[in-house]
Amino acid sequence: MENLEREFSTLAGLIGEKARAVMLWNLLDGRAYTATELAICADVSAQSASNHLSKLIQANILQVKNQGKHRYYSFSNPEVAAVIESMAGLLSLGNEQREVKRTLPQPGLRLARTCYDHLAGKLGVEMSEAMLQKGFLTLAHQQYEVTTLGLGWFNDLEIDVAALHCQKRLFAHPCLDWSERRPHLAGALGAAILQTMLEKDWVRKVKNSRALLCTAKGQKALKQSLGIEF
Amino acid sequence: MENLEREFSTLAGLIGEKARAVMLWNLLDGRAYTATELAICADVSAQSASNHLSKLIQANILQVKNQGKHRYYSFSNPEVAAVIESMAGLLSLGNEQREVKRTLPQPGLRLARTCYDHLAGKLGVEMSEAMLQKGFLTLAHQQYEVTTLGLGWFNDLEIDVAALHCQKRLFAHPCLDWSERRPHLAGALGAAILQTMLEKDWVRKVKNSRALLCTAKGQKALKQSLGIEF
DNA sequence: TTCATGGTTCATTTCAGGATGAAGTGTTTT
DNA sequence: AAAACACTTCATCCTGAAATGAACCATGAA
Repeated sequence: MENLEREFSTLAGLIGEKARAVMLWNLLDGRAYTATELAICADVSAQSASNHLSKLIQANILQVKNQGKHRYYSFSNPEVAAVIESMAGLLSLGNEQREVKRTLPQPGLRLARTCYDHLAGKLGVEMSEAMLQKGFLTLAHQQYEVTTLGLGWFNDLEIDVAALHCQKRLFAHPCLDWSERRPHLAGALGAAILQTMLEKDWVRKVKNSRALLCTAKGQKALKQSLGIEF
Repeated sequence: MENLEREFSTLAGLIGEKARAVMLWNLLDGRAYTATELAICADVSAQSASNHLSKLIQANILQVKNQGKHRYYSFSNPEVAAVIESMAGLLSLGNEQREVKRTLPQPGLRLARTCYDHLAGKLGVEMSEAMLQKGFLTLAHQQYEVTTLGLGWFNDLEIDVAALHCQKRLFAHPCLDWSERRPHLAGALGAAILQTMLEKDWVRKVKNSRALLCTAKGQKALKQSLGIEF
């Protein structure tokens, strides 16, 4: 038992160091970053960053991919992102009292953002709920499933549901949103939806942020296909 | 945005210090501990512990209750416990390769344990799944609901579902189990079930551990009421 | 080949944050 | 009242982990 306890505390320590925490936070947008990029956003020297990153790699929190002279770092799996994201939930909790008074920082983030590789925030939650309500998805045993009706809808979006099912990662599971406190669609299907929406220019990534903005085209499309006013 | 980032990194740092991480880990059993008890299990002096604890209080991670000359520390809310528990999920991930070889530490913990105030481990997961399958519960929108059929079942156990609904805390939501990687029942209802099972002597707490053992009486009752072999 | 760039490694130094000791507060016991 | 206990506070010390500087290794471009 002390074994688990020790492993836990070292893991927590690994995540808990300032520079490393900032790096992990920035990686939440699902992109892979080079070592220097992460060094810059954590405000440490390249050597320092390299040191931190190697520790995170060793703990299997991150993975690296070599590409020419660049090394791209990213989460080793979506579970890590989910944990980091869930920790953020404690933040807003602590501020609950003040929450009424001051407007929350980064309203953009609350409205729509990427959570690792899928959509989160108000938009993500509302889309997920609309898809359930319209009968495109069902939720059972902590897993979303696509209905026959839904298959047609996804087909219209040129999303190949069958192919997504074959991936080794989880197909479609709920992910708890820290800003909305409600679940939204994650997993392979969630990632595919975000990708499609970016390709169709329904949403655009905001420079250096996880925030997304919904284009006029996107608003129209969402209104039409899911009945969402955004 | 840097605001959130900074808040996150300080929070992560708060959780990530060795002594504090061990304290939080130990608090996972849902009990409230005195400062000295926590000092002992984290293997630090009383002053040190006091210092750590006050930081955790300030961050709203823990709460204290004065009781005579003792001060009892516990999580300020179930969400904190859920986050700590979810971090443990990354541990087993890292060990996945080795997992096949060595037998896992603490098989007891995997079989049945407390997760803050409810049941987790194989027993917790199997009970939750059986209750869904028997039609006592349904899962929708990341929330369990008790069916009419289920109302009778809970009534037989002398669990007052209506009263639980009135509590301010979440009624019944899924909590991801790090050892089983499947969801189990948490929230007010989950807490009530564990309490009842302890009172009826279906399960007993193991000394100084989050592990639970299932009594012969409990095995018989579970077999009868939910069809679970344990 | 040479140079520039992106990245890592290692040996050394520095310092933030935890540990410690002494003193102080409040509570219970006798 | 006094003593014992549970705990906190403060001022100081100390250490382990991060930062730094100097090489070093690849890759790619000139």
